[in-house]
Amino acid sequence: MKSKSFSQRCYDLLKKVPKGKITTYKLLAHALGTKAYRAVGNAMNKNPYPGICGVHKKEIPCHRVVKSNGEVGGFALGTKKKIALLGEEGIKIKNRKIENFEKFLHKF
DNA sequence: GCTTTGACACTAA
DNA sequence: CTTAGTGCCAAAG
Repeated sequence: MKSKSFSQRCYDLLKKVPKGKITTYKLLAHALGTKAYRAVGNAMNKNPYPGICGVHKKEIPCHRVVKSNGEVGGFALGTKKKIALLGEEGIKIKNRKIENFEKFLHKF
C-alpha cells in the first residue's frame, strides 16, 4: 500500500466532496481518523495547488473547507476569494458566516 | 530531534 | 457577543 502523506490524504478526501457542498476541518480530520484539525489546514496552506478547482483535474477544492463554527475560515488567496468561490457554488456567506451551514455540510 | 508555526476546536470567563 | 487560554497534530526549520 502506498502510504501517502497526511496532506495527500486530506486532498484526496477533499476531492470526494461533491460540488455545492462543504466540509469542516474537524470532519475532514475525523474522517482521516485523527484530530489534527490544524494539520489539515496546514496542508492546505502549503497547498500544492493554489489554483482554484476547475479546468484540469488535480485541483483541490480548498474553498469547500470551512471552520466548524460556520465561519469560512481562511484561504491562501484571501478569505474574500474563498467566499466568492463558495458563492459560485450556490453557498451564501453572511457576515463571515455560512447560511444554512449544516445544510451544505457534507459528511463522509 | 527539538522548536516554531498554523487556513482549527473547545471551554471558561 | 468577545477575549483568553489550552489542546491537538503534522510539516518545516
